[in-house]
Amino acid sequence: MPELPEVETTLRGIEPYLINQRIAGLTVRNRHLRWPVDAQLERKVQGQIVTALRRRGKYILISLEQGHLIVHLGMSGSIRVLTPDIAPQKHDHVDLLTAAGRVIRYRDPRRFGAWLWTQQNPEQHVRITNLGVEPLQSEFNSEYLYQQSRKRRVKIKTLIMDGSIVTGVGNIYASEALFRAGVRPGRGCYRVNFAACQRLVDSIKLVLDDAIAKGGTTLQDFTAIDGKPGYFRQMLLVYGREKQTCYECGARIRKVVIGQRASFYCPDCQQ
DNA sequence: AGAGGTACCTGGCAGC
DNA sequence: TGCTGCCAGGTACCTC
Repeated sequence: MPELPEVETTLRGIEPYLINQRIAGLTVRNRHLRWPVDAQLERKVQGQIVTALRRRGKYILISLEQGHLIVHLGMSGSIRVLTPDIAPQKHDHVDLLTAAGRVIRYRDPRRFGAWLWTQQNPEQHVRITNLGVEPLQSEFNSEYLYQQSRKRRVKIKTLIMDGSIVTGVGNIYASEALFRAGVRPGRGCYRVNFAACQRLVDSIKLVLDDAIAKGGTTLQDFTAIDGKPGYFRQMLLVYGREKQTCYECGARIRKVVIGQRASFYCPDCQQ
């Protein structure tokens, strides 16, 4: 479900309910997420004030007076803001209760997500240190992508989805950005020239910005913190459109598998 | 060191 | 209707 725009949408949604708020309590109903949830987490966050929230890649960093929560939504995670009278459902694994009487409720059916805890600077945490550059920052630019692409022998779609190169470009937006840049996903990254790297960088930023502005993409079960879906889905030009006609040229959209992930492209618009 | 495959887990859907 | 198999937005970790 969540790629960078969905994570950003979630972060912006929960921030007003958490920033400068005191944590009245934490409830963990299922500790078996991607990594076991710290057995002492409830005690560690209890009574603390949230001092900052930010995003790094697809991780949400929630800073408290002492220590930091590192939250990841995995493939199927979502967070909503509710009131305590609403009963948790089957896959609602974690609740953060604020002193103001809000429940920040984490749902994750597949449990690929994470709730990690660190006392150190979260930027130094092993899950964060190895992340590549932020795609929406100026450090991600055509020179950077071009240089990285010269060092590797993978397909270009695999390169832009490699979180140690650039973090946050997931499967949907990778296909979408490659279409807008006119680059085939299966092209060897070392064969993508500088001009195409430039277009690709621009397309990635454009697509992510646009998706954030529309509240993310909802395919099956992504909801914003109010439970409403995102509206980027109608903006998808190739993802999930196998055998349908290209909006640009009318050719049939093709599906190929790259790195075990479905990839969509227009054989005429993309070389 | 880099590339590619596997694993984690549940639910939805197509096909029979 | 019910079963089976496949697929899904991510990414860490294994082997070669």
